Order: sequence, then structure tokens, then C-alpha cells
Amino acid sequence: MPHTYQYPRAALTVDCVVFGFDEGELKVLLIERALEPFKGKWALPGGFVRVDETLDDAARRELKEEAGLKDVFLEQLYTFGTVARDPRERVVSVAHYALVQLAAHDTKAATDAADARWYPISKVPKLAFDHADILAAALARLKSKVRYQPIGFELLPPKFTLSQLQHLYEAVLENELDKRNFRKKVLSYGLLVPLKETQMTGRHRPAQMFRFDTIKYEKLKKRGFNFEV
Amino acid sequence: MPHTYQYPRAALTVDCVVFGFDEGELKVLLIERALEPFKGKWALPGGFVRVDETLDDAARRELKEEAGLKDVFLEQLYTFGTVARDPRERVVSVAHYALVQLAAHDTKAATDAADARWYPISKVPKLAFDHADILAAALARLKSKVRYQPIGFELLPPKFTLSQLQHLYEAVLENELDKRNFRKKVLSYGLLVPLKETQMTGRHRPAQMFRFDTIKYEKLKKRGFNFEV
DNA sequence: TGACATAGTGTGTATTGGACACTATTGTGT
DNA sequence: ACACAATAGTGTCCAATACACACTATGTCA
Repeated sequence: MPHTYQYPRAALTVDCVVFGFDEGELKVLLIERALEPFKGKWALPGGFVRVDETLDDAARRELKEEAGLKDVFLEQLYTFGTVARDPRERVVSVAHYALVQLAAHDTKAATDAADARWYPISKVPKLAFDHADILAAALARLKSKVRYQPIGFELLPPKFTLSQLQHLYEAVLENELDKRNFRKKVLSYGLLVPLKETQMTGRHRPAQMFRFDTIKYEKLKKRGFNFEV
Repeated sequence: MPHTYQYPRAALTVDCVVFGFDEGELKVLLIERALEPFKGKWALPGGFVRVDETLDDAARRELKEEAGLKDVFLEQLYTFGTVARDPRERVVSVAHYALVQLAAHDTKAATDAADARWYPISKVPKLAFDHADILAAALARLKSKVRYQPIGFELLPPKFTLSQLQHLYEAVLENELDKRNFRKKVLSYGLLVPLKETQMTGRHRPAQMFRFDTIKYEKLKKRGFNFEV
């Protein structure tokens, strides 16, 4: 069995489901396709994997090229390999998902590409290829992951209020949480550091701001620790 | 951006971590490589993906060809794509894991290939390529998955005793469980059907045998149900 | 019939999860 | 200055779950 070219090579792509959180909504970054197939349709950012880069590298490169994003939380999701998912030829896609702090940039500036846009997940249009399946898988993964790992903080700015955090969890988990129980639980882990600052937004009581204690979390993680919500 | 052959194609393989449970131990199926690279080394069963088959199809075909296994529980695990994981050229591998009822076949007959062998996970030799990483990932996945989904039953024969079930969970989770609490919990789901038969093995009290109620489980699963252990 | 080996069984306690409603603090408008 | 609007912040009780824990039962075999 010779080991080269016995089997036709597959074109290998990475696609990224990029989640952001803004205005109390979970959003996803989509790109309008400039080329056939699916020209003019919305799609997930992604592209071909080069021979000299890992899958993770490819995903990060595409995020930077297509959306101007770097240093984001990125994880492999699932590999989509049905035979006809690309009408051109056999293309296998290693899907990833990323979490970005959308409020840091503003919604417009988060990407400088004119053909990129943040969509609330409830208003995502029909997508090219099987990207709707990929998005669904990413949402399911996010939802299950957020329950036992503090990845929600990747979606918030470095300083945030407990209300923001709760709204984020509510958006991701798609159900409402009790304020008192929520605060009790997240504070009990001791991973939120209260800051001197408060958030003053309009005519109501200002909210205490917190930051997430990444260092402490890394230590706890090594000893097998679960951040459940 | 032309969409063909701008980027070199990668060779695409599937590799399978096949778990079995026998003699109170969790085991994994390994194949002795007949060809270079890593000739004579042990490796996970797997091979190249054909252009006209899905990833899942490819994994099942390899399981049948290399180990004579069919109709097993099979799930995609993770895709390994570091640049130099194969010394020949760029090869990306979509890893899967499978659970088989090892006791149904016996350890020898479970595969007719002379170059295949079941290894207890504690005694796995050095593996070819990055297969040690793949195995580690599969073990981690099995361990977390078994906690909230009743996949353990895939590893047992259709009829089993509660002790067998408990030993399986202990092997997978790598810790001991209290017999009374374990029985209380698994029976509370009402998914184990007691059979008329008992298991008579040697000089001690015979054990009640059960089967797993797949139909009832499928119904419960649709309503969002968790089988926690 | 006694020794051996594994099967099988219940209770009490500590912890956690979840329901639940009011007070506090700021800005604004009159 | 006072009322109002809007969000922040706080504690208790009850139910369910998790966990620790030890003895009896039933078969085989010598």
C-alpha cells in the first residue's frame, strides 16, 4: 500500500463560529460571500488550511484576515465531512468556535471588513453550505460548556457587573435565572474580584464592577475544579 | 481566489480508539503496523478517507476491515492536525472512538487479524504517530461522557449484573463507588429491566441479571434527560 | 455443615438547589 | 426638596440530593 496519492486528497478548510455578546444578546459573526458558490450569501468566516500550519493556526489566521480578530478564545468543535457539503468538490471542514469580547470594540469596528456583520443568533439568515448545522453544533456546545466552565467571561469586557454576567448566562442558556441564587453561586467560587469602580449608567443605583481572577482559576483548574452555574 | 488547488490538499485519515471491557478492565484495540512508517509499532486502527464516503463511513469501514467490527457505538472525537504528526507528509486525522461489547466475542475472536490485540489501558505500549495523544483524548472523553450519558451499556453484553456495571464504571472513572449508593441511583432511573435469569458463577450467591431498556431511554432522551452516575 | 465468595439491602446526615420579596441608591423631572 | 423611575443588592426556608456507613442472604464446594 503506497502511502501517497492512493486516495484522492480532500480539500481541508476551517470554519469559525465567532460568538459575541452585546446589548443583552448573543451574536455571531457572519461574512457575506464575494465568490461562487453561494455568492452573496452569508457564511461563517473560514478558509483553506495551508500545508504548513496547524488547524488551530489556520483558524486564527482566518479570524485575523476576515474579521481583524486576534488573541481570542478558540476551540475546535467538530469536523464536518459529508460528501456533498460543498458543491464544487469534496471539502472537509474542521469547525471551531471562538468567543470574543464584543463590547470592547464596538459592533461596527469589531471588524473592518465591510462584508462582515454581527447577527443576533435569533436573526441569523439562511447560511451557505452546511453552516447552519455548524452554527447549531456550536450553540449546543457553548450551552453545555458554559454550565461547567467559566468561559462566559471570554464574552464580557474585563470589567463587568454581576447583572451583565447574569444576562450573558441567560442569553446563552436560554432561560431566566434567579438573581439572588445566581449571585450567591458565582460569588461562592471566589473567582470574581470586586473593583473600586462602579458602573454609572443613567438614573439608577450604580453597580459594583468585578473582574475575573484568571490566575486563581488556573490554579483551581489543575486540581480538578468545576465552575457550575 | 480560485477554489481549486490553490492550497495543497491534505491527506485525510480516520483513526479509531476502540474501547472494550473485559475481566474488570477497560481495554483498547491496537493494530501492529505492517508498513513503514512505524513498522512493527502498535497503532490505532484507521486509514485514509475515500472521496465518496463520509468521515463516519470511513471510520466504520476501517473498523470492519481491520477489526471485523460492525454496528458498534461510534462517535467523532477530535481532529488532529499538527503539521508533522506523520513523517511522510501532511496528514490530518479525524479521530473517533468506539465502544464494543467485548465479552460477546471473546478476546481472541473479536478480531481475526493476527496483528490486532486488546490491551488494558494501563498496559498500552508506545504508540505510533501521535496516537498516544489520541488515546488520551478518547479516555478523557469517555470519562466525562459516561458521567451523564448511559454509554457504559455499550461496553457490556446485553445481559449483565449490577456488579458488572459497577465495575465498569469504576474502571472508566478510575475510582471506587459505594455499592448501595450506586445501585440506588442506577435503579432509580427505571432503565434497567430485571431478567428471569441469574448469573451462576462459582461458589457464591447468583446475581440478578438486567438488560438496558433502550426504548425507554430513547423516549426520555427526547425530553432532555440526564443519566448521571 | 461449615467456610467462602459475592449479592443484596436502609438509614441518617450534610450539602446543595431552588423558590421567594423587599430595601438601597442613584439620576431626573417637577 | 421631593416624588418617581430604574436597576442594584440582600437572606431564609424547604426540598431534594449526595454521601457515609455494616450487616444479612444465598449459592458452591470441600
